Amino acid sequence: MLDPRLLRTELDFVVQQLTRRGIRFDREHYLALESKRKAIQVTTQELQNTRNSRSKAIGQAKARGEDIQPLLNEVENLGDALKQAETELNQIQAEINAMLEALPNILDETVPAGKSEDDNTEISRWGEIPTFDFEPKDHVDLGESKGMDFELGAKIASARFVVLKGPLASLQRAIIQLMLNTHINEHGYQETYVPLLANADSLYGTGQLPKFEEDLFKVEHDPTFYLIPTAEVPVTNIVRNVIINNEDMPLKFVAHTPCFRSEAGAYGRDVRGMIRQHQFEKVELVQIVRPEDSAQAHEELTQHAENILQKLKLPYRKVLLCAGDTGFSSTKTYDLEVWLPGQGKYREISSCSNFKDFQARRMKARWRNPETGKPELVHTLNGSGLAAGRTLIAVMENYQNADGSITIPEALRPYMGGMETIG
RNA sequence: GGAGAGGUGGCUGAGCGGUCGAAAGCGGCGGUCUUGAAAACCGUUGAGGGUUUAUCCCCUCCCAGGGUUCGAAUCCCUGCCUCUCCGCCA
Repeated sequence: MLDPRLLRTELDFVVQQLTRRGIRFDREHYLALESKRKAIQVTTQELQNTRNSRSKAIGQAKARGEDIQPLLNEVENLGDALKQAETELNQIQAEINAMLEALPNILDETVPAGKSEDDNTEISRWGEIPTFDFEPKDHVDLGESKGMDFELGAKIASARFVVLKGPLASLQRAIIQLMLNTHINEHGYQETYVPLLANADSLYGTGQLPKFEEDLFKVEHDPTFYLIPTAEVPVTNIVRNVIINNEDMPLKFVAHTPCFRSEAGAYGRDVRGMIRQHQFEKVELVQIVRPEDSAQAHEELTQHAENILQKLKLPYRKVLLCAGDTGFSSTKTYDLEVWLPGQGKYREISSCSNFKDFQARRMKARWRNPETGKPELVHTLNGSGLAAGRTLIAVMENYQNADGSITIPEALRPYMGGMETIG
């Protein structure tokens, strides 16, 4: 959520910034609502003031043993007038709020212009794209004989589910272990275990609700739960409604969870293989930092994700998302794209974003600034470190051999009981 | 699932329906004293919002949402959460 005060004081700036995302803001409508709100709020507060002082007077008169009937007559109609004013105020505020919470975050000034992923800026490349003296297979063909079974996934659940059996299941677990241990032991993150079902408040806090409900799996239950689309939701909400002590900052959390996405609107996209599933494993990095530290933290967090790819010796590139491709809540996002020989292109395997105070405002996540002594909004960041399902694919395709076997990357062998190949 | 108790400021914990945003203690901050520190003493110390250059002033908030009332932390209803006991269970 944007700062309502920013809209009131710097409306031109906000309108212009939203244009970068291709959003036309109805400023006339907004201004009309705002002035209405102001007027109603003032009357409401005046009525409340009258009620408070009159009631106090009644109390005092009663204590002195005086007749309070004249005073009661005075406030006879106050209650109705106040109730009406409060109702109006609530309505107008709800209306303004609905307008505000539908607005995406303001982009960082370094974000390039552009409409789609074709306009993203490549920042760097790492690793050698492998060359094969045979026609490389994709992970579906490679996995067929090794326990990767999409038919079974479809039978048990539906399309976009998979069953892994044997060494491939182990390999995915090894990948997750490598990631967790690296982030915990080398990058200073605290391991967290979190609920996989979250309530509406939590999804509102991180920005999935109310606008993107159709992307989520909703659970029929009272109260309503949603299957988490990413560990970002439960982990970031750790600090919802919290004022963090200065000396506890920054907070760095890592969590491995399954993630669930409805993929509504993705019909026909990536229907083959494990690229786009309703359920996938991911290791997520979350940082809660002081505002002045977030730009630096964003670079570091992205590097932490890159370190995993480097340990696995997987070729990748780092991309700065353009204005049109940057997510709703984010000010700036780096994607890491791993090379997939089966597709002959780079595919997203991590997305690292700086949300600045956008989520913090929704969540009321604050820290006590020692300079002002006041609670102020924190900055939140997160990034995949990495998507484990896609990492499994990348390992399979990049480490494949002519006979269809897969060499296990050295970094993973300690987690595979020393196994060197999957045949 | 059944029975009971309870949710108040950073923490502990008071609070007859009426000067209660809330006693007291602890903690924090400032000061006096001290070579310095401790102790003692004095003062101060919640969050959000409106108006304002700022001060002032005003409004809201005692788990959440409704209700009763001129007036609710206090009474009523609903929900959520915590604790104790019984049952069940991994």
